[in-house]
Amino acid sequence: MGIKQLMKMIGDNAPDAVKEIKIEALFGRKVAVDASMSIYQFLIAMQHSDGTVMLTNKEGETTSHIQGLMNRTVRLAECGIKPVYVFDGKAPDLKRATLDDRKEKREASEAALAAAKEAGDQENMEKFSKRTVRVTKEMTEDAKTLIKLMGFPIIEAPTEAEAQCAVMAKNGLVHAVISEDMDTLTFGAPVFIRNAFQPESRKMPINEISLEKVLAGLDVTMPQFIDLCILMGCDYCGTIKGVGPKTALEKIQKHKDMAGVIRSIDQSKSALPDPFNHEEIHAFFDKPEVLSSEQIEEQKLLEWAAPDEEGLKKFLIEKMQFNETRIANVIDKLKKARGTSTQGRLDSFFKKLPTEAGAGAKRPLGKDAKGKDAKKAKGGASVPAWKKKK
DNA sequence: CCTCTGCCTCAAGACGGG
DNA sequence: GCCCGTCC
DNA sequence: ACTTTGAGGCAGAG
Repeated sequence: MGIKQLMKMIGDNAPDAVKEIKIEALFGRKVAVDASMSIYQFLIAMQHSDGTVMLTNKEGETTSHIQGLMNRTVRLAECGIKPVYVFDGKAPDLKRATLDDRKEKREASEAALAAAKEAGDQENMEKFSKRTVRVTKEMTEDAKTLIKLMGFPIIEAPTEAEAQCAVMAKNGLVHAVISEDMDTLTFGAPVFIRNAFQPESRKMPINEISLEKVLAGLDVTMPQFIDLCILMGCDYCGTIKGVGPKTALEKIQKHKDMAGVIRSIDQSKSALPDPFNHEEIHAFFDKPEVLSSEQIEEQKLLEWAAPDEEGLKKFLIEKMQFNETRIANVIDKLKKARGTSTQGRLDSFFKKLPTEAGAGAKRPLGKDAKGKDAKKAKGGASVPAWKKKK
């Protein structure tokens, strides 16, 4: 997932692009949170050892993801952060091979589960039921309902959530993107935050990565950075045999773009991946299908509201059987947090600070990088061959 | 020098009481 | 801080 | 996905 080795590449070549921050540093900031993986992670994390989900309502429906998302969102709110949760839309065709591969594995597990049931094999039934965890449509809808009732906006991306998050940050709608996927940078997020949910107690620091400093440290333009990421290994195609991070960076710097890199390759020694729709992939990283700032504004998709107290109670207590006093606490925390964070960042009052992408500022940061747009290469049929050993 | 592979280790949600 | 039970 | 999985670190061969 994301771009292989990119974090190491940045650490080696652009160390000053990575800043260790405390979560408080985001006080008063609007932040796009990539929600694409989180429901799945909550479901996986909150299971019993036999593979059954831990938290359910009286209908026996899973509620683990709601518990997890609620706690996480309260924490953000208490830190004075104004999150907008961004959900995945339909997967881009380019990801077909990756998804086919995952689907194949899941279906194998489902078949094994069915076979175990048939044979009455209790042990294998448990074993394989654990491997068939799925995020249902209803789980995602419930998650969105929860966020909205808590008073936070959600956005449904047309395709990849990281892409939508990145463009929103680039256009100044939010200050930063919280995600674990490194391709958030490839999609152009100027400020990218990793490990945001690691508790203070854990070793792992929260990283704030500046795209501008990444480009400066690597000495590449944005279009070159995109090609570099493709060469290092992304979700949309394979890599060139014998070309790792070092060689990729050198070749991009020396030969300027993917076409130049390919000309420099002796294909009898280093076979290109098949398929290798690098122009189409470049175009997708450069201009992914997203909701535009205008659409977001027109449809009023970015509004932070007070929690819907009655709605939350109805949803969490009646439908999910959450503890009533806990919910009262949650509502209390949300109201308190709203009281302080809506005032915005103190430094925006006391210092003049240009606030590069502060609340409300609608200023594109996409400075440099006026490379020639890759043309669309339409038509390559996706083949799953390269996604073998993930 | 660099890449690739295999082998190893480690953590995985969030919270709070003891 | 860590450990470990609880959340539904 | 904790009776597992996947990511990251490290060492050694090519």
